Amino acid sequence: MSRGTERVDGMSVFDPDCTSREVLEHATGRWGALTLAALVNGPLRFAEVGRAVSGVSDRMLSQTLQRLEADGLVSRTQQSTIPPRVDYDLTDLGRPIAERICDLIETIYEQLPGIVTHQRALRAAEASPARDTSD
Amino acid sequence: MSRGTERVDGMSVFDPDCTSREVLEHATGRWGALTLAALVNGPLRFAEVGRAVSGVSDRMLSQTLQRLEADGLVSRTQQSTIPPRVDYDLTDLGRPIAERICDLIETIYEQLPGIVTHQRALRAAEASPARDTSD
DNA sequence: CGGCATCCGAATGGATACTG
DNA sequence: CAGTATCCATTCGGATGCCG
Repeated sequence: MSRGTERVDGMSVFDPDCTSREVLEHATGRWGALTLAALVNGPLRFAEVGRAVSGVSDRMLSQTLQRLEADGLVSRTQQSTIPPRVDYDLTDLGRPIAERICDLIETIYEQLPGIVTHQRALRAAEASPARDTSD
Repeated sequence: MSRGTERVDGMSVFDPDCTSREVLEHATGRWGALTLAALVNGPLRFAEVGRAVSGVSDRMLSQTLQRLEADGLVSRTQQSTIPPRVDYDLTDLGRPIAERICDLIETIYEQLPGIVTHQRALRAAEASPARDTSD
């Protein structure tokens, strides 16, 4: 049991009923991770987050932000002006988590060349299964 | 532009067409993150991964492992004995990524008390909206 | 501008049964 | 044991339209 995610506190992300698993799913969901990553450089308005996380619809962005807000990872500040202005920011709870997401993304960047090479090798192997690629 | 996920290499996880985004989604998908985390302590057999990641069905586990394998993050070693034995392990590509996932999980553990407190405060505020909780 | 409600197709994902 | 195939319910998620 050298390294991993075991905890002596009686909580485990592997437990389907543990809050940590829920939070993990919100933070790593399809849009959750990108949303948190988009906020590390400072607060953004709704539309700005949407532009940063390209591909997300208003609906999904709204849901994602609401969940992150409910978990206390993101704060929502609304100015009831016209037009309205809403700023989203990381909370003290959310910032360290968002930073770990950025670390993960950085690591993926670092491994990306190897991953792409692997994917290409796989496709080549599928195209001509007679000859293997281990040479 | 103090800190974040910008890259000068012309790749961005925020680009829907970038491979890094695809890999991020596989690694942080519903079962992807837990599967990678389950493998950090060493190789596991199919059923062992399933037991570690409690709640996952055979079908989803199989799909998840196949995607991670296709990305080159996980290796699959099959002994064609009877009964068959298949071991899944992190590759050199996958290990650093899995470790960042574990870091993320650790960070969530650390913030969990605050998150739970926040969630409870929210529910209390909803239950009695007349009185606010800012005192 | 910053949402929420509705509709609807697509994808996810569980249960079960079956194979080597 | 380690899957795959089929079926089916649930959810995801985009498009559109409306509201403050």
